[in-house]
Amino acid sequence: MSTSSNLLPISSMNISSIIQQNVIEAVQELYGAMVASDTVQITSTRKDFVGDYTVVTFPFTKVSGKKPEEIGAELGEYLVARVPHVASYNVVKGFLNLVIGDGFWLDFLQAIYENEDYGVAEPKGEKAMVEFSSPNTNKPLHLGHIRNILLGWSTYKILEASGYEVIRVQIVNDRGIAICKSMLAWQKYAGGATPESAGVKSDHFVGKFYVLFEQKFQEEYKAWQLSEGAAVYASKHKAGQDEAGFFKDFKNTYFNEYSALGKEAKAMLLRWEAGDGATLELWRQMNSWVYAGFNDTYNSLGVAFDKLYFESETYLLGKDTVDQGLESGVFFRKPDGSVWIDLEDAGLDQKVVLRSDGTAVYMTQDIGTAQLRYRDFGVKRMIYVVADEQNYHFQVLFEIMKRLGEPYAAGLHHLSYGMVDLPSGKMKSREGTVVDADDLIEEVIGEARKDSSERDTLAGVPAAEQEEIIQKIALAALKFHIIKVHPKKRMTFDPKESVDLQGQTGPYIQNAYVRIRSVVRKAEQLGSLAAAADYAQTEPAEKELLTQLYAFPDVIETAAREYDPSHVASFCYNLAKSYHRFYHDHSILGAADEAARDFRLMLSIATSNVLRKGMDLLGIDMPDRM
RNA sequence: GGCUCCGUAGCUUAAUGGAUAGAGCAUCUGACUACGGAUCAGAAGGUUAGAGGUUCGAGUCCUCUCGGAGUCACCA
Repeated sequence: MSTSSNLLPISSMNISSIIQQNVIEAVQELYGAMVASDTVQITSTRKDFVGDYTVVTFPFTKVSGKKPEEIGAELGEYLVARVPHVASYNVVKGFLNLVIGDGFWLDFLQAIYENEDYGVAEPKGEKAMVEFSSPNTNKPLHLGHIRNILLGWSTYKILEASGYEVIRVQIVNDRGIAICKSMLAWQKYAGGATPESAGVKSDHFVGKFYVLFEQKFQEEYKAWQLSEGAAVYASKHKAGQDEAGFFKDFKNTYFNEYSALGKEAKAMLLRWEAGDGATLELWRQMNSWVYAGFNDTYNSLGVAFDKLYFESETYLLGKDTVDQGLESGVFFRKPDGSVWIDLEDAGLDQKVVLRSDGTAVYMTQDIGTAQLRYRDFGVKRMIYVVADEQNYHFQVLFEIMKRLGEPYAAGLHHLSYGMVDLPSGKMKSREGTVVDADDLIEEVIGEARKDSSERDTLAGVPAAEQEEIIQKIALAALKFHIIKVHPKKRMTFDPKESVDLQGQTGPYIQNAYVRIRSVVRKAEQLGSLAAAADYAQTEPAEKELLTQLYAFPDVIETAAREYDPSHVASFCYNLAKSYHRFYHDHSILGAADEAARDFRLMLSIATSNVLRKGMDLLGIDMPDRM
């Protein structure tokens, strides 16, 4: 537990901003020039050089008329004389390396080592919303959803840690032709079967009927191609187009205009829209199966939502806004009655927002949903976690919101992420290469269980607790493997690598934490850590840990600003790596004297807290043993 | 074709415009009488797709070329 009384106000003593401020003053005093704060670059010193922080002096050559080395020496003198924490300096070319005194680091460590919330910023008093997962209700979740969910969840955690009040939402696509296909297939072919009677997880059960519909439809389409279809091909194909190519392109038209199954599915959608009782009942039944299945998957991933929006309730929203926008001239009407917006001066195209028959499109609904969310929660910041295939859609949406003058328009952000490929190539549902979320989770747990049984580290632990630990390890492996990659990058997901437990992995980081827990358990009978205050000679490995711990709040800030959890992932890995090296090279409980032992215990505890907090931001739990 | 994004070691990847491009996997070689070896140390592996440009300084910014992906629906 943290005791707030002995905490220093970490944010107000940020050393690099103190240095920055003093450099600005120094440049003014020494060279009589004002420099903007962003021209003063403070970085942490690279490993091969002596020092903790480095000031780049190249930018001051013009205002001073001096060589970078000279400037470095003059600034160094100034800083050592004026800033209490700066103990010494050295200059290498245009780089001024500053050494921060041990006293500063000891105070810092003293202030944070018991604070389990170190790194978390003060509340900003602002609300943000993160939309993620957002599945369709006709199929179970797959690997792509997992990337989405992990990004959404960690973005929520990171924004929360940076001071926002965050509302987690998903928009559930529970209506439309797709769910009608599943419903129809169930009605025709299931013979009254239920997930219970079939012994199948309920969302997979519904998915099976969606696939079955597609199969039956394909059979019907094939048969048609051999009969009436031939004449249609003869009259409608373009020059140079062969039959296979023609029928591939013609599939949608066939579904809409020729198919008996298509006709039935569309009739069902009409009955749904008309509010037909039996249809609605079937629809509710199918969807409730799917939700039960999704909830199981969300639970095993450890995620939850504050609010669900259903398209069945939002798909008519936005039409009023279009009417108002027509009057104010944001939109215009074409002769056929459809309503458009012209975004060509913003480098985009013209875009339809209302069909000629007056019905809404996807865009209309998204306009209305954003407004609804603002009314519901007053959020000025909305983050949409959606794959990059929808980049254009969100560019258009945000531009429209801006032109409508919505007060939160500047706070809309599309967290766009790349698709997940397999080593064998793209995931394709038609070819059965989609990696199912539940299968994948089960597989990584199986691998972790196998691996764990080969070690005897959990010998004395009760079976139920063992299982819990194994799940933590497995999920850490899977989650870290996905979240460490920059969101924007299209990623190749190798299932073999995702269950790795060594190297740059979640379990590697967990292991650093577990080692610390083990040492602390052994040290608990040793009493207080008061002697640490006498420790004067920090080792390089210790210094490295301290500077990394010191950077934690900045890492959270950067990850929040850039909507990029992978920063936190790299940070955790680097911290764990430094700790493993420190642990290997220096004895903690067997240190030369009491001061060194207490200091190292303190350092270890601080590291374990930051590792746990950092991994928590990624949605990864830490076990106490493994 | 227009627009957008991506291209870093065999593979997976990192790097607010700053120093000798940093890791992991795989390969090879070492380290347990040890606070947990899911660890550590070392070797080898790079013309950052290519060519120009801006800059004191470019993987990063600009232009062009090549390669890959996405999108350009009165679908969602």
